[in-house]
Formats: sequence, C-alpha cells, structure tokens
Amino acid sequence: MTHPDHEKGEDSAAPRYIWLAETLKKRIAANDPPVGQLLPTEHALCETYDVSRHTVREALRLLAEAGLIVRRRGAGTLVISTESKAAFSQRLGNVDDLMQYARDARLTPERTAMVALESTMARSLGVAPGGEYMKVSGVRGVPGQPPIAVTDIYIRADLAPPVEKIVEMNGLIIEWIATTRGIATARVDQSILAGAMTEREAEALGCEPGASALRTRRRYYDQGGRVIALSDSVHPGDRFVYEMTLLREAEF
Amino acid sequence: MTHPDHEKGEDSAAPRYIWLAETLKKRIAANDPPVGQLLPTEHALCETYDVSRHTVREALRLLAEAGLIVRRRGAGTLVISTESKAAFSQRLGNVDDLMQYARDARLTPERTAMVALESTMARSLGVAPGGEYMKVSGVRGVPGQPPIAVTDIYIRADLAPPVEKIVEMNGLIIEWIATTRGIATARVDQSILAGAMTEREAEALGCEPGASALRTRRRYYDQGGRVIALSDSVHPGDRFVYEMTLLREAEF
DNA sequence: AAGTGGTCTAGACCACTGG
DNA sequence: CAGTGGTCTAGACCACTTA
Repeated sequence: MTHPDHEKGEDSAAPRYIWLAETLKKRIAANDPPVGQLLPTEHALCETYDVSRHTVREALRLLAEAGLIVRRRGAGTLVISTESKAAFSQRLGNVDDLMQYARDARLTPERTAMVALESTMARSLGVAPGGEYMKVSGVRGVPGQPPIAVTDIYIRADLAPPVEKIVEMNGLIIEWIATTRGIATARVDQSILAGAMTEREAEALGCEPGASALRTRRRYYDQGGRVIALSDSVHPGDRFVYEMTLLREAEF
Repeated sequence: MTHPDHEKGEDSAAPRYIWLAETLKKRIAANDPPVGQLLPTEHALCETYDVSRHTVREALRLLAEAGLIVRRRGAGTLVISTESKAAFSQRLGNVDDLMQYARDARLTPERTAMVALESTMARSLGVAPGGEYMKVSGVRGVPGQPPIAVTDIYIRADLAPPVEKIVEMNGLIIEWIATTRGIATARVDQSILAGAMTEREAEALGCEPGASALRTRRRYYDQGGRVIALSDSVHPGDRFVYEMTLLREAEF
C-alpha cells in the first residue's frame, strides 16, 4: 500500500500515527489489553493496522508520553494505565524558581553551624532525626527593603560547602552541590502552611509577633531517595504571595 | 554509509541522535546560531554530520522537548533559548489534584447565585471587574469532620451548569465544563497567601475569628486566554498543609 | 515556485530479554 | 536462542511558509 489518501473512517484528516494512537488508547481504555498485560508487538501492530513500523513507533511514543504504556527492549510494551495522567504541570527552570522570588531576592546567610537534627525539627521537616547537617540561617530579600523571608537550610554534612563559600553562592546552594559534588536533586517535596510568627521570626522580618505567616518547608532528594538538604522558610503574610502557573500538557 | 560503528571521538557508546543533540546543544549554548536565529535545515544537518534525516529529526526532537528550539513547517528551526528550561515539574492528574485533597474531600455547595464581579473581588482574584458569573459557595471536607476549606467559585455565566447539576458534580466543575461545554482549561494561575480568617470564614470552618488561614486563589483560562472560572478558598492553618512534589525531568 | 519541516515506507543491524 | 524494542538508512510525497 503506497498510502493513497488513507481510508480510516472518520478522522481522515489526521496523520496515521495519531489515528493509531487514538485507536490504541480506546482499546486500552476498554481493557482490551488490560493494565499489566502486554500490547501486541510492534511487528504485529504493523500487520494489524497495515502501517510501517515507524508509524507504529510514533503512535506508541505518544502513548508512552501520556503514561499509558512503558516499553522495554526485549520484553515488550506493557500497559500501565487506562487514562493519561499528568494533564497539568508546573514547569520551572530550577528549584529556586519554585517560589518565584524576584530575581535579586537572594539569600543572605547570617549564621552557619554544624548541627545534629533533633527530633522536633526533624519531624516538622519530615525526615528521620539524627543526621549531621550544616545549618545555614539567613534572610531573603532585596537590599534596602524589608526582607521577604527568613530561611533555615540544613545541608547534609558530607555535601556541605566550605563556610567561606556560602556567601558567594548567593542562595544557589542546591545548584552548587549538583555541579561541585556531582549529586543532582531528583525530587523536591514542598509543604506550604499558614501559621503565626514566632518572636524571633517577627523580629527578623520586621513584623509584630503573632502576625500571620506563610511557611514553606522543602526536602531535596537525590536519585536514590537520600536527603540532600532541607529548608524551612517563613514569609510575612502581608507582603508575600506565592504564585504559580500550571499548564495543560499537550494531548493528542 | 552503512553505519560502521560510528567514530565520534568521545561518546562512542551513545546513539548518534543523542550525540548529535548534545553537539547542537553545545553549539547553541555557544551562540553558534544565537537565540532568534534559525538552525541549519534538516537536510543541511544531514550532510554536515553525515547522518540520515531520521537521526537528525530524533536529535531535534530532543532539543525541542528541552525547549531550546521551536520548529515550524516551511519556516525552519528557530533557536529560542540557550539552556534547557523546565528542569523540574509538578505533574498532576487534573486541576483538582492541585491541592491534593483527600480523595473524598469533595466540595459541598451551599449557595449559588448569579453575580457581577465587583471591583474589590475582581482585583483580589486578579481579573477585570464587571463580568457576569455564577457564584457557588460551599465547604470542602469529609462528612462528619470539621471542614478543611470554604470555597467560592465564580463560573463564567455562559459556561455555568444548571443549578440542580451542581451538587452531583461533586466539585469537578472544571472537568464538567470541559466535557459538556467543550472548553478545556489550558492554564491555571494559583496564588497562595497567608492571612487571618474573617468572622464568616471562621464560623464556617469552626475556628476562632482571626485564626491563621491559608488562602488560595485560582484563575482558570482556556486556550485563548479567556477566563473560564475563578476560585477563592480559605483553609484553617492548624489543620491544612498544602503538599507538592516536584520531579526533575529527564535530561538527555 | 522553491524550500521547509511533517509524515510515511521498506528495509537493516543491534542490544537486550526471556525461556 | 528467537523475539523484542532501539537505532539507523535511503528513499518518497505532502502541507506549509516565504518570497
């Protein structure tokens, strides 16, 4: 068949690989190959739908991107879901963009110390107590204006930078660890909650004690699930808003 | 050339298209084709690097996924960035997953009304005042326990569902609009801030007035940037935490 | 009208998985 | 070891952009 204006029923306008992807998507949604089972092989799909292998692979690529299948060389194509996940996503350049601070609202470290994470702090940060960490405390904001956050960062001791380097890193500690230590952050968990400021926090931020605060806590993990660093930030409720944009991902 | 164990200097183990993608990435990073300029055509790249068009396209696909280039049929391949963006992303199944409510913590509507968005409310929600909206007010939580949020939703009047449908939609209003009205949400902006509860909110949530609250405001837009709906939620600071996970995206 | 990227075919060899 | 998906080639026609 030399592709003579393919006759596919309805979607005659769509490319073949898109039509094929939609067809397979419907089959999967109808449990034709149920979750946990293998899809027919590429070769079989070529024969069944009378298309080239390239077209089949293009269609399967769409299904894989949609999270419906996983493909393993030598083993086959496994159905792992009946509906496309990840309809929306927030995309960021680096983990500091997470809070979308103004570009020059960098962290100014004020104190550093080696500490063992005691249990209260560990629980509120969501990790096991007892590890050895370098604790860096500082404020974030543009010079000459009231700060927008006080931050404590706990860096795993064996990854911690020399103290004299901290200042010039300008808050990009995670990036420094990735490039210098060769340990990249693979996952970040973030918790956001509201509460009242402690006296110490209020003083550092120039607010009244008990003022409302937005508190964010983060855990940075490497590929193997080991903690790289922890952070705990407090933002004044009256002059800080955390804004984020989620985009619908392309669907086919 | 019949592919005789390609000689590429170092990365001899990597596939050609990955090696090519990395090569082009370095060139772009060095402003070889600067941002705003066109990359050589696929045909030219085939000749320059002595690979097939398929291999070139596979490499360019990686660059496009990394956000370095955009490709336009007939026009060429435009360099739009020198570094891969979107190193981290938050992936969600649907917009309701945004707050990762417990599965059965659905919205229970209590009042609905058609309203014109007055200017104070419009400003705090971040849109132009004056539109006609259906306002749905309700609480969110699992039955038999104190609610975890009071929510106001403003649905653009011409998209609003019949009042009697609201209850059975179980809070999935955005999904209902997408399937029934054919208008999908393409973008969601969310603001998160901390503040004190108003008396009315405190009563609905079973808290004391002035208690700290986590407030989230969302704007739902369609593909053309038109507002679909707005929402305003207040969560008790002492029993609600917004948790999110960001994953590093695959890099090539 | 010439040139671009988008789709598609029909082959081929390879690395890997599984029995 | 046979069969899978991963990579790659050398062609072809098409839809679209630009001039």
